[in-house]
Amino acid sequence: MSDSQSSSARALAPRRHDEILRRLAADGSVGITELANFFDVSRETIRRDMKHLAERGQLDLVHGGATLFEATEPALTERSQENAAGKAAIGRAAANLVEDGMVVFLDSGTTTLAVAHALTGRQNLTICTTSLVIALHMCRQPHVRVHMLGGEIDPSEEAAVGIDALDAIGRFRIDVAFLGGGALSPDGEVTDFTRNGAEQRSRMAATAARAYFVLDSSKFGRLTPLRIQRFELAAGIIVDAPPPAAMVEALERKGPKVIVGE
Amino acid sequence: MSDSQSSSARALAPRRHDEILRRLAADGSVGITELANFFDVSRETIRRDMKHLAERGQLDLVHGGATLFEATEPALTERSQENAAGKAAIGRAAANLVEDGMVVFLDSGTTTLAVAHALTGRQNLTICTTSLVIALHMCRQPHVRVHMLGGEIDPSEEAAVGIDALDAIGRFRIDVAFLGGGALSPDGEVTDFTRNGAEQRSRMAATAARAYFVLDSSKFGRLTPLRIQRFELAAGIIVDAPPPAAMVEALERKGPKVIVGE
DNA sequence: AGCGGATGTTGCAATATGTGGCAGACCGGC
DNA sequence: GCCGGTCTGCCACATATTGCAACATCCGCT
Repeated sequence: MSDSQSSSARALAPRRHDEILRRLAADGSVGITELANFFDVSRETIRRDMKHLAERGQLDLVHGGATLFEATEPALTERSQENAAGKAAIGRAAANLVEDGMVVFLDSGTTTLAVAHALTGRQNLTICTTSLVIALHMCRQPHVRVHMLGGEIDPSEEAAVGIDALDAIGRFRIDVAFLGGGALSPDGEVTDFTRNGAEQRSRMAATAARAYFVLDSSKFGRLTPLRIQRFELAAGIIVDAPPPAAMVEALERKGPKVIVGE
Repeated sequence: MSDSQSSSARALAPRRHDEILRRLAADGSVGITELANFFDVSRETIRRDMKHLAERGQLDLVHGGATLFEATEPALTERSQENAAGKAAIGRAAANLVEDGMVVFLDSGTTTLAVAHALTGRQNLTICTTSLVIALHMCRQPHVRVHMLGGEIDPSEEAAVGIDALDAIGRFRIDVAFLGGGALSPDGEVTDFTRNGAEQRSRMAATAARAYFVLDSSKFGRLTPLRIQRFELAAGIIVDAPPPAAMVEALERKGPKVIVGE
């Protein structure tokens, strides 16, 4: 009945802790029964292990197991709940486009946060971001380097905007960028709420080797005031459900492909 | 020396030490009972072996055996609990030095985080910081502008370090800066753990109109490797308990005043 | 809303491990 | 041979960890 360890030797507590954290990083969550079976110990023991780790702030206890600790708080948390399943699907699709060793830019926003979560456990990435929450989350991952683009913080986005951030973007060589957006307009353009945001995304679309807009389906057909210049340089947009056919056609005629996650 | 006694020649201590370290390197952990059986010696003997190795810093003792050094350093959330009362006192004293409308720099660290908390509710501040957590907290306050200094994120500090951050410091006109530090040395100098940290703090001490080091009492008399150059340009140090008289004298002779919060 | 199964909690007992003292074995030096 | 030092094992006792069982909750399903 020995698992991977030698016969008659039990796993030491720190070994279990490591394994718990390792699985957490890999999968985002772990189950108690699953671990109890793996280590051949009782569920209480695993529960006690998790309690210790939770007290040290290394994970979040939930019914049946544990999940990664969420550093996020009110404002953003609420928004990130909306269409959480869709955003997770987008995140997975986006993560598939990322290979180990890449330099990845993550824009601010709840959808890009979902991408960050989907990248949990990946090795050797370099992450550039303007989002405080994303920087915080990713810097807690092992083997991930994080560059925070500085600048004035927009409280509603909890991310750096403004001239300093624009400036800093130019200094990086980005393999792949995931950008948010305010809306996908009926005529197949990605648009934004703010001047700064539009400018920032425009630059990223032009600078990165490949850029993708991540847009959940609630943004289809909405109207926001600012066009994102040169958005058509993006390699594609990643969505959680197919947009209306007319929109897809209008968009793909300009260049970007539509990728539907699931 | 090696007179072989019985047919079952026992392993000598150095031989055991080697095997312990070898297994550690291979598996990440070893159990005491397991080794006692393997060498056919008592568990006490193995324990004594491990104790020696632990004193030499070659392994970490844990219940039931030993592991490689714990990868999990105390999380920030845990560190911020240590001496929480003292840090809160420092925070209040620091907040008293801040007037509405000022431009305030907040360094990374748990003590400066306490300062940030003490500034909650203040109006019209402009906050500059390298710390992700402080930026996140302050940008949620109304009537506070936040500038995040960008750069590579040091995961253990969850704050920006490195050339970009150093660079950005120069662009701001700071009214008052609150800086962390690794220790207050016996001869009244503020010292630091890392080269980058020391450099960053040195620059801030020289740049800000007024700079204060915030140091809780656990840091008195400790020794860390790096002097913070020009730390004596700081206006003072803020502590939660009076340091030894000799330290105070040595420090104030160089310039900075000692402020004790309560 | 109710029900069954899975999960969480708590107190307790069994077992494993940690610690310190002590005695004997062994080694080297005189 | 005697002596001091070190290593080792054994013992007794303190502490930590673990599993179990009884009961409280929660979850998913009808």
